[in-house]
Order: sequence, then structure tokens, then C-alpha cells
Amino acid sequence: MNFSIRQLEIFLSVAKHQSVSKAADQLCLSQSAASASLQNLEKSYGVSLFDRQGNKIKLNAIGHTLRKEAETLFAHCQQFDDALKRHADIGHLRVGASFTIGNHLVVRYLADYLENYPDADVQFETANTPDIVAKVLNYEVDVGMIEREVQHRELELIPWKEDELVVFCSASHPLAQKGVLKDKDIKEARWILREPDSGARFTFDRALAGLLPDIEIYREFKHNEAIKSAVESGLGIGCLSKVVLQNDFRNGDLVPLTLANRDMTRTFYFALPKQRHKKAAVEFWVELCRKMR
Amino acid sequence: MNFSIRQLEIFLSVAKHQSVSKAADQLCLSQSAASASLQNLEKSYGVSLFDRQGNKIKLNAIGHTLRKEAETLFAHCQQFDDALKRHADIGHLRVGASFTIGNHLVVRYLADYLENYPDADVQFETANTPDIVAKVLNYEVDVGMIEREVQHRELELIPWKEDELVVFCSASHPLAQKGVLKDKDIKEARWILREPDSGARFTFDRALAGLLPDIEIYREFKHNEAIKSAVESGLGIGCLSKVVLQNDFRNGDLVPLTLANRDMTRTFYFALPKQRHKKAAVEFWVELCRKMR
DNA sequence: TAGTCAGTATCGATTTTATCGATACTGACA
DNA sequence: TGTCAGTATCGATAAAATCGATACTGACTA
Repeated sequence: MNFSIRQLEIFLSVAKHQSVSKAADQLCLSQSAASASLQNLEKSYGVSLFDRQGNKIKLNAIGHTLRKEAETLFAHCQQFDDALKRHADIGHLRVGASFTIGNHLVVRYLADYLENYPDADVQFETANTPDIVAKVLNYEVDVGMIEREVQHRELELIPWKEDELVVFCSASHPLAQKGVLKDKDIKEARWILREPDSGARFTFDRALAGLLPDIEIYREFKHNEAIKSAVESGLGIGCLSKVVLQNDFRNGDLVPLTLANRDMTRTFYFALPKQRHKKAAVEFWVELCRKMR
Repeated sequence: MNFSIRQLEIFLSVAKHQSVSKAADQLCLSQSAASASLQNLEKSYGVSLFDRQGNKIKLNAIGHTLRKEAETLFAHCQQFDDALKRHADIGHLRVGASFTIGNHLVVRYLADYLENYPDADVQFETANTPDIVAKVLNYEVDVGMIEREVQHRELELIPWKEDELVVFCSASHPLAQKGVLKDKDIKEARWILREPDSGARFTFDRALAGLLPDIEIYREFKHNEAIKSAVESGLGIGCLSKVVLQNDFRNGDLVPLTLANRDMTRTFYFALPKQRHKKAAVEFWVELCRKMR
């Protein structure tokens, strides 16, 4: 590779102004430097880009052809320059969170984050836990927030906060009066649950181990809202994180049910690519979330 | 623009090998130079591209993202490098010729040209005269070969050789016996001619000035072959360059007719963009064609 | 636990490249 | 025949790339 980006820039400017002096002015460069740079480019490839006659300089056939290509290349260089600068931007951050965490917790922290980094370009997306993990490993997000442990050589997990699943039914459901469920109730109920890939389902399955084969899974949904609606309309009973249900319990739309001797607690985690130096933005985000717990 | 193509190359090589030493080897560079270059890139943008831990170095999230972009950019640079080299190629030449010149004269010279420049990348195309002129002015061909004068500030015309149009008919046509046409014959004949943009038609119109309004143009075609076929099948009489007709006259398939006092001669020209230094290949081509006249 | 190895970063020296200011050359124009 | 605006060239200097030598690090091993 026998040319420099600077030469490209000088070539383009001279071509545009049809003048070495004007190009030099525009680039804040001495005329002699511009002239020399241009000649170096031509000499090193044995190509003549301009016709020179006395004090005139004019693009020739090859110059015309190469100018077009040089323009796109230079633009491409500028794009890369931008990309480098963008990544240096203080505060730039991409967060990927599971549905439950994302929709009920993270959204509340964004405002606080942006107070500290007013110009930051913060991207935020939700998906289920395996998808978030994949995005972290693929460097598509800087930090993931997930609902269960995941083992991976390239993944660093940082515990964030404890959570608890709650079984619930509609206010008018027969079990609503009972409050506490026995194994018999569990087996007889029609369950409305999250899909098997979800963190909530993972914890549910673990907590109900032993009873699982006898449980009737009446419907599976991918989103918490769907489950709440279904349960509210009396279709069955559900099991979701308490963070999703607080408002509904307070309003009386839904009623919590207690399971004896079943551990429904779990831990939320940050999931980061295992690297030595975390971006300042990531460190700040993790600290912020911890404070807000 | 705060990065160099060299830095790009070094970054990509280190990313590929996950090792500064290996990258340095591949690039025939000392390890220290590679290390310094990489660090300069990172420092000048305030970005960290790799995680360094003791004697290990490993691409981090930003590095991953930027690697992809750097790859396409570097490929783009290589393309441009190629383009520069290609244009430096000795012998590289793009010739555009009018149909008549191209198909009957130029094709015979190409072999001689390639004897001198065995590895040359020679491109050759035919079109009618205005299109060839446009291509010359647009730097799409290095040299045009056309059948008549064209005025343009940016165009340099170099006369090449004299040519002559010949009127002809089929051997079985009534006029074939006559040999010489009078004005009356010209008006009564059914003419089969090239399209108005063509060089042959331009000369024909000039030569027959005064009679034009009375002439019956029975058919117009864009290609000489079509006219010859039509005339041969007795559809009418034609008028084309002698270079197109020599074989047919010799075989007796077509018969030349003489017009009294009509000047059907014309000049073929080279058409070049007006520039001071012509490429050696162009100069050589022009000389070659002159010798072959 | 000390020694080796393969890797990285750092240092000072040297070479190459970029840039500058001054000056010489060129053609157009008054 | 100057003047002007442009280009190329020259020598000097500043900046950058590269080198070889060396110091540091962590993994492995005797």
C-alpha cells in the first residue's frame, strides 16, 4: 500500500479546486507541501493524475477516473474515523435486558444515567435470557442483565439483586380465598406460564421439581403482560416475578398465593464479556443499578 | 483523520493472530514497532481495542466492532491501490471506434499492438461517432476513432486516413449494367442507408446536397451488414465506405456504381481529450495505426 | 521455589517522511 | 517589459516509523 489518507485528501482537494494553492489553503498546508505530496503519489505509482502546463494544473483522464474512486474511499475513511470517535464517546452504552428486568426495572434507571451523561448515546433492548447472553458474547451489547446464572468461559456474571417469583390468580378465582396452595391444588390448577427459555420459567421449574410431571400447563406466553391478562380473565393461575405484579396486587386485580416449602427466590445478574478493562460507562451503569436496587 | 492505513493493517493483523509478535512477523515488522503503532491508534482516539493481561492480548468489545469496519475499509484501500497500479500498467489502453472503423480496420491492428505489449489490458468498443466522442470527453476511452470532424473545446482531432464512400447495388440489379448514375437514376432509386447519426450518412448527405429532398430513403439501418444484406437481396441501392465493401466487390456479390461529380471522400480522425501528456500507450497506438494505413 | 519460555511494553537511536519558508520558473495579461 | 498568480524545487527542521536491546509478566516445569 503505497499511498496515505493524507495524499488522498490532498489529491481530492487539488482535483476539486483545480489548483494546488487553493487546496493547500483549504487544508491549512503550505503550497510546497501540497505540491510535493501530490507528486509523491504520482511518482510512487508511476501514474500521472494531472496535466501541468506552466502555472496551470488540470485533471487528466486517469485523474478523472481515480478521483471518483478516491472520493468513495475517502468517505469510507471518514466513516471509520467517526466510528473510532463514537466509541471513544464518554457514556456510550448498549444495554440488553431480559423482558422482566428491562420492562420493569431498567427503564426506571435510564433517566438517572442520562443525567450523568446528557449527550450519551444509550441503546436499550429486551429479549429473553439466552438471546441477551448471545448478544453479550457477540459484543452486540456492552452489558446484559439476566434472570439466572449462565455458564460460559467468556462470560463474567456479577450478582445484582434478589428476586422472588409469586404465584397468583384473579380476585374472583376459587383459590383466591384460600391463600395457601397445597400440592393437590398445584396439580389441579390450570397453569399459565412463560415459555421454557425464560428466566421465570427456569425458576418455576426448579421450585416445583418433583411435581412437574403432574402439572397442567394450560398456556405458555412469551410476555408477562399476556400472562397477567390471561390470569386476570380467569383462564388459570400464573407465576411471575414480584416486580411485575406489585401494582396489580395493590389494585386488587390479582391476588398472591403462597406455596408451602417451595423456594421461588432467584438472583438477577449482570452479564459482561470477560475483559480486563471495562468501559467507564459500563462500570458506571453497574454502580448505578446497584444503588437503585 | 487520526489514523493511518498502516495502523489499520497492523490492527487487523494483531486481531487476526491475537498476537502482536505474530502480526509483526507477518508484516515484516519488529514487535516493538507493531506494539507502538497499535498503542498509538488506541491512544489517539482514547479507545481501547484490546485487553492486555501480562503476556496476553485479546480483542475486546470495541475492538470486535471496529474490526469488522476496519476490514471493509482496508479492502477498499486495497482496491484503490489496485486501481492506481492498473492505471500505471504499461500498455493499458481503451479504444473506442465507430462501427465502420472498428469492425473493418481496428480489429486488424490489435494483434500488432499486443505483440508490443503482451500483458496489456486492451479494451475495445464500437459505437456511432457521437457516442464515441461522448466517451472520449467523459474519459471512458483513452482514444476515439471517428469518421468525421467534430468541434469541441476539450477535444483534440488528429487526421488519420482518407476514406471514400461507394454507391453499390446487387449484381442482378438493373443499374448494375449501367455503372454510372445520373441524377435521374439517383432520384428514382430506392436508397438503403445508415442512420442519420452515422459518419457514412453524414458524408452521403453532404455529397448529395441539392438532391436530398428528391431522394427516396427506403430503409435506414444502424449496421453496415444489414445494409449490405438488404442491397444484396435486391431491396435497393446502398452507399457505404469502400473498406466495408472490398470483399463483396471482389466476389461479385455487389457491384460498385459511379456518381458523376459527387465528392464522396472523407477523413477518419483520432479523437483525444485535449491534454498535454498523452499516455505512452496512446501515442504508440496512434503511431501504429498510421503505419498500418 | 527458582528457572525457562513466550509473550508484551518501554527506551534510546536512527531513518524516513511531512512540512515549512524561500526562491526559481512559467504563462497570461496590461 | 513588468507584474501577477500560479507551480516546482531546494535546504532545513519537525514529526513519525522503525529498529534492537531490555525490562516486565504469567504460565509452565524441574
